[in-house]
Amino acid sequence: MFSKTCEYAIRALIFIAEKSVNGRRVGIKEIAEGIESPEYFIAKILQDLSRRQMVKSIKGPNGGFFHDAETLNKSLADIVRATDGDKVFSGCGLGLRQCSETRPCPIHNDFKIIRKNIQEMLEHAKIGTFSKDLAKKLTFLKN
Amino acid sequence: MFSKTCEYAIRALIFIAEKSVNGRRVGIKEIAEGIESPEYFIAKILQDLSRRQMVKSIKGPNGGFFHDAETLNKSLADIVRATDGDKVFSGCGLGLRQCSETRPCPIHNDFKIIRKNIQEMLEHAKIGTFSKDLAKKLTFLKN
DNA sequence: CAAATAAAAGATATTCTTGTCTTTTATTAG
DNA sequence: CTAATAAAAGACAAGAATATCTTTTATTTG
Repeated sequence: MFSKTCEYAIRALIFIAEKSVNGRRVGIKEIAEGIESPEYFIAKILQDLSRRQMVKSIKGPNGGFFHDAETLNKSLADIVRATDGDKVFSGCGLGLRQCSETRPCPIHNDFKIIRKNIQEMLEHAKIGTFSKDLAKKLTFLKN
Repeated sequence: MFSKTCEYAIRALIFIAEKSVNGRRVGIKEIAEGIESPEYFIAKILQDLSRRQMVKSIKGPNGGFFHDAETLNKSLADIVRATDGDKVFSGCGLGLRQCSETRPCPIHNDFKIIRKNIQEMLEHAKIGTFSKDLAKKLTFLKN
């Protein structure tokens, strides 16, 4: 469904949301450990997400990644768009570039519904809303 | 959502279903042209699908690919499983190997529903059911 | 200011997917 | 039986995604 980059991105931003409370910043090592991802790889991903304003970062001692009110309110759909583009939301299930209402592939209508469900779910899910369950260990970000 | 291999596979098997009527066999070139796929690539894919009994094939003059009653009745879900395995139906949205009811990722429950919708849709869609709309040019397999 | 810290940036390596070409095998028609 | 046909099989190539390492820049603390 999503690329590895996107999976790590979502996990990392949710992790940061839980760990970065009252001004605390989270370092790459802690993030990589916390979501069980390759350290250098998630570093690259966060670099990019930071440029795209999906997360905040500060260099130097006591630096690291964190969220503010704005980034906390970003949705998983925003993360998916930032990493994988919008093909998940608008691409054809059979890979046709021109699939549309007027020139549909055989499963166009079924996929339209499914894609809509996926998008609604992801638009509705805000980064900041997962911290409680994580803290209570009702949900998990690594194996 | 699906790999290129899977997209081509679905398009090819649907194409063969439409073209291979009363005993006629469809050749690789015609298939590649008909679904706008790389010729050698779809050849490899069909080779594999043939081994897996998702389509029938015969070598030599007048040979080619075709369906019988059994393969016509295979579902798109069968094709997806044959090419991409079952990660589409059972994998974790965030890539966790161990995501489960007892150790769910943060979006486990939402994804369970979506995956179920996708699977039901694909299980219900049989290869043989798309020919009429294709013939009427109501649906398309290439750009 | 100097040293330490941590992310940013740039370069490189590895693996997997996708795509291509060549040789072999099975089948048919003459 | 021979030649032609078409898929099967095997080998190889290109590209994209994933992963790693090194150098640079910004920031903080002493």
